[in-house]
Amino acid sequence: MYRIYDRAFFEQDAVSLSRSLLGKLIVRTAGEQSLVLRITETEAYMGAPDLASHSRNGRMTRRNQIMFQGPGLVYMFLIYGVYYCFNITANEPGKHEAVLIRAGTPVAGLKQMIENRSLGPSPKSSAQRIKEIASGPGKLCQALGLDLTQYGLDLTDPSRDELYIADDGFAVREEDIIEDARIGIDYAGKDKDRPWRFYLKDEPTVSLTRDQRLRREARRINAKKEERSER
DNA sequence: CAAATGATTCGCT
DNA sequence: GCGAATCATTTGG
Repeated sequence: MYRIYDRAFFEQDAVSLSRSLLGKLIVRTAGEQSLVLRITETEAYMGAPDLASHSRNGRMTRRNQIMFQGPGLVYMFLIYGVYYCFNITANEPGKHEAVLIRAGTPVAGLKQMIENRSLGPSPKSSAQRIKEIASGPGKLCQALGLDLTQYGLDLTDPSRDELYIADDGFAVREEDIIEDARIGIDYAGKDKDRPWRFYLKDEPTVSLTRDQRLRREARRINAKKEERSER
């Protein structure tokens, strides 16, 4: 397993980087031990032209200013007043793109991650346990103990090792990458259905599979229909 | 300065 | 399935 120090790795556009990050490891060093997750789900936010991006129309605020500082940096933000999201800036500085890390599967430090998630003793199968750790962006940050403290961190900085990306040779085949719509961006108009979410096929830690998403969508439409027929 | 708003998760019905 | 939790950040007056 080797750490990725190469800035060029993060210099790709966010869609390419989202694909490249699948199967890579997030290494979180806190105190004595390292917590390690293999990335199973990502989302690309494509900067100015992308209405779903915090940097849509080139908008820069105090919250998102790190998106404008170049690739390989950590963009953390609080969502719904409750959870944190871990993003990595992508492409050249003028593009202000980023990749949201949505889910992962534990590789090392499981015990600490369970504690960080406040999951309590395991009543379920170990497969079930694995799914609870980081099957969603907020859960992932909780498991790794990430918050605004990591905002702006340079993942390629050799003098910092509290958070970085590593490669252990895990091979991801193109045909095992599923493309799907991004989650929770209904406000994004023309961009809300773009296939810029990527996840590993048959990976149980993925937050929402295509089938689950379509079923949910179908139910929503059905409910709306019933509501209409009542009037 | 007040009001609105999420790149979500969990627990209860 | 649905709604609440909960607050930093942004926006508008």
